Amino acid sequence: MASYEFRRIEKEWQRRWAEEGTFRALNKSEQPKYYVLDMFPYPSGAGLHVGHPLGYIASDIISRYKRHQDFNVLHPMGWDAFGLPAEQYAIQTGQHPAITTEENIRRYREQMDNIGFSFDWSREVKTSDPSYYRWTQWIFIQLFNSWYNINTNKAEPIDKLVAEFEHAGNANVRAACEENGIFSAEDWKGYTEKQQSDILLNYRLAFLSEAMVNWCPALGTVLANDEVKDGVSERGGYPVERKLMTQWSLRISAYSERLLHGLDTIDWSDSIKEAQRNWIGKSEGTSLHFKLKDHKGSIEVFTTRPDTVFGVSFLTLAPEHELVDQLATDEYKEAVSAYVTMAKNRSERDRMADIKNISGQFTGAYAIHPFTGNPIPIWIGDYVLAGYGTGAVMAVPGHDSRDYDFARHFNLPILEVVSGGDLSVASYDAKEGELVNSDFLNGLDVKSAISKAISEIEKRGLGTGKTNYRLRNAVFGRQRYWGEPIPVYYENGIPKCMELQDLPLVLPEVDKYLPTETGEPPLARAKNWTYKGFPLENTTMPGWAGSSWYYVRYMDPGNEENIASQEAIRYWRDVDLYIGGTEHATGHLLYARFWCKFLYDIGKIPFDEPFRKLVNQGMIQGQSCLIYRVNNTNKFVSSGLRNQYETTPIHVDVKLVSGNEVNLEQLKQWRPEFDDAEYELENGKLICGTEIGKMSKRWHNVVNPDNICNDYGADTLRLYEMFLGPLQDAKPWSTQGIEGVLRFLRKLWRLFHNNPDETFYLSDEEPTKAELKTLHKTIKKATEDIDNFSFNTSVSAFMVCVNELQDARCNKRAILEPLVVIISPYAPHIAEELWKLCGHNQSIEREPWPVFKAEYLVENEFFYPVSFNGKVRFNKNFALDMEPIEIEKQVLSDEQTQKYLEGKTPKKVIVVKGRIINVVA
RNA sequence: GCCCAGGUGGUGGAAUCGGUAGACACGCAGGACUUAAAAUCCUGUGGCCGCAAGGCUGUGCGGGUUCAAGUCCCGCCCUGGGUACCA
Repeated sequence: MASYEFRRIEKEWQRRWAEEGTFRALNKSEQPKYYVLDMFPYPSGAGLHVGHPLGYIASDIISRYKRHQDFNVLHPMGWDAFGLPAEQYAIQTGQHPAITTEENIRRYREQMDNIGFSFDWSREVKTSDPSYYRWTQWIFIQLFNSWYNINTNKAEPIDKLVAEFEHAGNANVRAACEENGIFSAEDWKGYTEKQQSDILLNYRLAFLSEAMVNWCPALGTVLANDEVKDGVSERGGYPVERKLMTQWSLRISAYSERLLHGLDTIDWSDSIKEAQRNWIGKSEGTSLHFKLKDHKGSIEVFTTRPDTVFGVSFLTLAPEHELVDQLATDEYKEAVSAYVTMAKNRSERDRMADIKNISGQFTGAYAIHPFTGNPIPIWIGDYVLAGYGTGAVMAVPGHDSRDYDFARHFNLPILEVVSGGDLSVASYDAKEGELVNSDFLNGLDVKSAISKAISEIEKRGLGTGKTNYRLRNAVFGRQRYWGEPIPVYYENGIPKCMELQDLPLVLPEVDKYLPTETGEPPLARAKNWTYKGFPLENTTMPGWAGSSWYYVRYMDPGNEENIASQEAIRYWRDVDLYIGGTEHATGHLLYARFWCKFLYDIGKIPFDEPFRKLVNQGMIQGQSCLIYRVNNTNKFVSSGLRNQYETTPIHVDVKLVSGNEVNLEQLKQWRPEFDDAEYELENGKLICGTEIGKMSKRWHNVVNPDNICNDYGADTLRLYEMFLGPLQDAKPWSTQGIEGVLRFLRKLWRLFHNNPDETFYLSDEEPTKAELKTLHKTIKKATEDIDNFSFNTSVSAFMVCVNELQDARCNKRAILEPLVVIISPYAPHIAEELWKLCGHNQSIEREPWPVFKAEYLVENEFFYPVSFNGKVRFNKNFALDMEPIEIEKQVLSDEQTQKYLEGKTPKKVIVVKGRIINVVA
């Protein structure tokens, strides 16, 4: 048996691993734990493409490496199984989304098994399984039954709050909540049950409220902010509108500060942390009240630049601001109401597209400047957002570019209060310069002016220092079928949670997966959708509910009493390494952190950050193939000829292309429109153009890993994906180069089969110094590289090693056995097979990682490059322990030195031990 | 606009602390073995000049620091990703 039969070997070992449960992790162990997690996939109908395994291969290498280092490794996989595509498919075909999802999962599993991952499949979870979502519903009920106490800075039971209300009203309560009036204990006791329920909803962490939401008519549902990109839905790209609706939401804003601070304690990339910081959007400033002229009351604004208060030349209110109606004078009433109507009817996308067009309307009313007493005109403008701060701004056109544009457009005064800019050209927004035209602030720099202004504002009772966050509460209800039912029923209109022992609330059967005639969500179609005789909630949870806590469930997936047992949670704790894409930066990764902190608050888990280290793998892009159709004809021309015509590029399936030549016969069979078309070729070939982009069905550029496994083997696929480049970088898929990796594995195989008849043979001879050096420098490099996630360079280190051993004709056990161990995390199948051939009965999986010994790398000589003014001219051997002064002497007396000195006298000689010699002349 | 990455041969990419730029691999060219193919092996391969020895040049562009710069500093340009009237 000579050749490297990867198909046989890989199938055989995949079967053995499954049979022997090689990768099963125990919840009790004397070994230290290591938890390696992949972002679990949504099993889509398209199956895995070669981009998906990239992160899984990296996490698998780490898992296997840690097992070699005697860690008890938890490396699970599961399915984010609720989601829109399966439901859209159900709407079209009537097939239950559970069936579609099941089929897709089976396909994904098969594809993953082909690659030889070391997942512990006994811990598989599926978010759409009632035994799983029972606990998602359980967490929702805990959120409903909790409020956020700012005094203790954590979530607490709502019962405690009710007790406080009964005892002393809400005067002493500091909570993350909606605006509430002050009420006494007597007031509280006098409220009806409905009134009490409404007030408590303002405090609960899962709450029902009427709010502006992102409504997507095409999907028939609301969306969270992170599910809307550029004014259209992230899934499907459908337009999104603003709409006032009663909705379930989660009070993530209560955790803004902790979510922000937690970032400093975790090992994530700067770009993801930065994205989360921006999304949370903390800004510190002050509130300031402007009294109204000829009116009672005042307008409160929020500003981060109280130093510029003397530069205020008008106020701007959001069109939705509550005072807009009252303020408009008779003269302006009509114009104001027309403007407000116009602003409200604009969709999110129109508004964004229209960003450069400045619009606004004067109300006719004036406020009074709190320091100068001057009248300040009050305007409405849609550049002011109702949802942020107070929905009103003090406009300082001199030092805020948006106010500047608005002032320019409506010809309002622009005052300079910070020197340093040229206000005839642009506003001067920088926070440096000296205050001018500003009464008691004159002469101060911006920083001191800010503190002076705040203390003055507070002293005069005009406002207080204040912190705002951009982070909005997360809309939690979806008007869709394929999601977790929200375990809430309505007793006489009052929302109540189901009893915990009655969970799970299982998704009911419906006749169609569409809204009802009256516009109710699909669940309203279910028969007897009631609890204790009362109607149940009709919306379901969003896609991110199940994924916000799945890492906990893996620790103890079968538990029926709890989200996971305390023993399991205390042993496994947080995730040591989390690998996944950057697309979840402000969605999943923020929600999971939020739920983690909440579970921590209620004492369910002993850590408050879920993912200690996060590594983002780059996207593997697809290479699309384009052919060119001459406009208004059925004629296609080869890429090189396309400039002679007006053409339109058409995407064709990458399977029809080899190199850059399109297989015409296959093309004609692929789609009927190509069969009877005319072709103009180059040298008898139809050459296609290429384009790099996302791998997707739509562009016909999807490459299935199954084909690669079949043609080259799983080990080759694994090594090749790692060899492509740094894990974090985006890179287009191309099979150019995959041959080199297969060649490398064959060479490795041949080292063990070096008998004349090419059978297995290893020698027990003592290795030479050179062989030991080769081995140990590879151990060193491979270990350092794995620790740095530099997988591409360790693959090349293996190649160098095998090349050197081949040149040395090395077939010694003492060298080759440790080599197999360090290669095994990357290419586990061939490693297991060689290990077995070496005479071992146990899987290589638990074999200790070889220990690097520096003594084998010690050299006593170094072949120094000798440079003159930085240019290397020749090399010369010197002992490493030779004194620099002696090296200098020998270099200067070398005959070649005279040649390169070109008659100049050397000024000095720099000798860097073991590196370089530089002669300065 | 703002924030974050990044820019190195024909291609993917290497290069600890500033110390021989281009490791490893692909591709290409030439050769060996073979009836042939596959497989395998050997040699060469940044550019320019040269038969060669050798020389010059070279890490997006322009400056600077240094004995020495892909690496550090200043100013630009370009590409990818995120985000956007957040006061």
